[in-house]
Amino acid sequence: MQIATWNVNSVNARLETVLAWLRLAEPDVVCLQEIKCIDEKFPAEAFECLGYNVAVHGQKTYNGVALLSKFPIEDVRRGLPGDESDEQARYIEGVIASSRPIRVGGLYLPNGNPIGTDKFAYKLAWMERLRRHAADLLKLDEAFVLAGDYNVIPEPEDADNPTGWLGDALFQPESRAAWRALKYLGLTEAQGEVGENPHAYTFWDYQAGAWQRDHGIRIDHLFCSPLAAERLTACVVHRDARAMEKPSDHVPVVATFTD
DNA sequence: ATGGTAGACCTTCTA
Repeated sequence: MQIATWNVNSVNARLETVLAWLRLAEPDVVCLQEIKCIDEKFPAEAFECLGYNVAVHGQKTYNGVALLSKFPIEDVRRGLPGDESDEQARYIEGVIASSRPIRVGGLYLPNGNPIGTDKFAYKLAWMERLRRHAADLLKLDEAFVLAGDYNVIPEPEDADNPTGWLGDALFQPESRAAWRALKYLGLTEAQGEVGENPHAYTFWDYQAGAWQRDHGIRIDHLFCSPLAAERLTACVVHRDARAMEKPSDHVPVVATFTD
């Protein structure tokens, strides 16, 4: 069972790129972020043609997340619990009904820039809601994965030029502490646990030749519950996807679990 | 200190 996460930066602008990668990598489950469209404009048929079931939580212009799965998707939840007034589409969860079911939450954590604004406060509040939700899921004692664009650089080693990110919401002590608080619930980060370079970058800005200069950061992560971590056998960052035609600024990260 | 690029969409916002 291969579970991928990928911020595609508009699923419609990126459709041919995304389809080409899916044909190549053939993951069983994909968490997509920044689809940047409402549900009705999501190109579901194109993914169904590749054998995927689709669950979407879309939004006009910004954000938007989706789940693709070669197995049925059950018990779908749209939106992160904890704030009924939150209208941003950044979380979708479902149970993947394979031979050994696994719950998958796909998330697009708020960027939070610039710091000192309501956007940064929203980021931290969202992270606390995510921590609480993960704590609730742990009580169910089941295999689950929380995968997505966390918009957090956990450690200096996760950036080519960490000092350049000191004033950025992605590298603030508060952001990093909230990320660790999530981890310290007892979750295992897939990358680095099973062979992959633990600090391999997952994002390179479109600007200033960041990709050509390898000015990357590691901000896309998969957190595993204890029962999922027991089944984890591999985690691969698909760096090559950044060199594709019309690339996203993020690349897919794929974790493999025993069936 | 600034600008560089990309996407949605209508003019500026987000990243």
